[in-house]
Amino acid sequence: MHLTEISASDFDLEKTLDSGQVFHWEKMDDGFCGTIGQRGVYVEQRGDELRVTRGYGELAAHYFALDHPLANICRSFPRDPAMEAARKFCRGLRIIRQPKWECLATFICSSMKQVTHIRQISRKLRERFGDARKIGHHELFAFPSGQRLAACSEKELRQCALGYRAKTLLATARLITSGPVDLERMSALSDVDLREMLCELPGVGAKIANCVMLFAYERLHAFPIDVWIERVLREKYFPSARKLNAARLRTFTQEYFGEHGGYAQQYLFHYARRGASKSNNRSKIKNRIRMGARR
DNA sequence: CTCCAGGGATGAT
DNA sequence: ATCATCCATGGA
Repeated sequence: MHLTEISASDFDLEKTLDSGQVFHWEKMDDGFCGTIGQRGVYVEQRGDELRVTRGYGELAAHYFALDHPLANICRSFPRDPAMEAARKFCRGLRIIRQPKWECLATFICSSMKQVTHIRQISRKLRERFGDARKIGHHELFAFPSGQRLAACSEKELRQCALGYRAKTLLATARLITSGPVDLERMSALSDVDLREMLCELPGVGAKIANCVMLFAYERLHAFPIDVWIERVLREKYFPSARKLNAARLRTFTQEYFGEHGGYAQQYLFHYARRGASKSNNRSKIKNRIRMGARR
């Protein structure tokens, strides 16, 4: 396979692909294969260099946001123990520039799902409705267009293990392909208007809207709050708060984590999932419950 | 504000 | 082989 080398300092490919932003990259040889838009791409990291499928250097550099000023972004994080630990652990993790429809559709599928399951849904949608691409002898599939999914029946989508998400994914696919909503044009909207419009789409609430803003619209201030992040916030930032509703958390995160709050969120998220020791929250919580139950 | 359906993989027993 | 657990949205 012929590869192009591009310079990629301050970048960690594996962490970036494993941090819950994208769900379709697979390990292959010494790197990963996946799609960037409609292109099938192989990429591997060698220190400060990336080797990517010949001809796709610029495509990859843009996708992996190698131009984000990561040192400056990390400097803008607040100085507190949790953030420092996450920053150290996630060195080189970048927020990818994803295609808008692919990102929106994938995150609609993600609701109430764990990462491994989201990966399977993404794979099934691609295999059944996406266009095939070859990397060497390995076949993979691009994410299907909105038009393609809009033409599906709800039943067909359900067969991709989508459950009740089939209905909202289908409804949103039809909205974005039949006129009323133009994902590309929405780039021009302010954060507030963009979030509001995304939340109008079936299957999109505050959390998924923020994910799409962060991963597909480059709104680096957007701060998605899922259960992992909420756990971190409660434990590290509000250890003894009694009433802590969504509005209070939202206000806090928007102000405290600064102009690149989305990056801070991604670092805290990845550190919580991958960095904390293996005997982490789950067993601790279970022990606590067990101890409590004895009294 | 609270409660709860929803689907399928995964981990515990 | 069962049983509990993980999870965001939307509607009651």
